[in-house]
Amino acid sequence: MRYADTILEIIASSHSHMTAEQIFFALKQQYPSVVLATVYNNLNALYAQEKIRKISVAGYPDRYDKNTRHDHLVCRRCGALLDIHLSDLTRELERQTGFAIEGYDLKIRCLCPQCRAKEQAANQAYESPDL
Amino acid sequence: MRYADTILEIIASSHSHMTAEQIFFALKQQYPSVVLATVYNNLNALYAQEKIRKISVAGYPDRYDKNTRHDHLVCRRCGALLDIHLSDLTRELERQTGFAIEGYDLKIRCLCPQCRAKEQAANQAYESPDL
DNA sequence: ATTGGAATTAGAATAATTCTAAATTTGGTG
DNA sequence: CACCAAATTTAGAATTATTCTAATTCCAAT
Repeated sequence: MRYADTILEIIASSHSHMTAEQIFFALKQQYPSVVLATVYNNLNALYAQEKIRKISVAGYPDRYDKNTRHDHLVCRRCGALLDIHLSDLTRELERQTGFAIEGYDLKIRCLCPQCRAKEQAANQAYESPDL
Repeated sequence: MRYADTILEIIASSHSHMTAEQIFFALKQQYPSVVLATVYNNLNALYAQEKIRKISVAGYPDRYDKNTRHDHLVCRRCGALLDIHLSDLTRELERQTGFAIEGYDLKIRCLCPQCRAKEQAANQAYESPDL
């Protein structure tokens, strides 16, 4: 996996949550001949090694993130992901479920600040339309 | 949405977590002329009305579930979903994040009993292979 | 240099889902 | 009841994301 380290760096240094395609374009800056399938190969391998996380939200392509313990806010409206750091639930979940837990994935549905502003504007318009 | 109620019943009475295609085949029993796109239309509408939940796990098609408060165990190996009922985290998440939370989605990664048995068998075989 | 295995490439294939336009159904109104 | 408008369904094409396959290239060890 010649590109694995570069891909890891791209993901680690990104403040957004990149799709395979975005990672592909970033990698292309350095290696113009690289191909999308290679990115998928590498991402799948890195994911299998638990070096990265994969975030699936219905309606959006999978996004990739560093594998540090944190959780995500997902904007209901635009799909944006925001990292948040909550207390670790593993112990409590093991206690409540009785299962050996390998990890968990907590996505909190809310509105990101931008979309909240837009929805409020839309509601205002509805309540007092400019006719 | 002529089929919405029937689809709701199919989902409500299912003990598995059905894909759009499985729901489509179940609906076809009663309405043989129905078409997959209609199922998607209805599922999307029901989801928008928050009458059902949609569960996305990377590598598997979306699955649908009743919209009662519960969480899921996801088998790392076969993708099976199991319902579990944990204490509600909403208040605590709002406290920790300061966001107005509309809901959350907690998926716990583990091995389902069947896959745990298979992995143990595989490990046994590896440690003491029958040569 | 030669070989073998792994990774990459190119591009076809697949799977899931959405889109579009036409046809049908439904509900309300004269 | 007959008609119209709006909403829904249908059929099938289109799109998107991802995986697969086979050929090629790369690299390390002989």
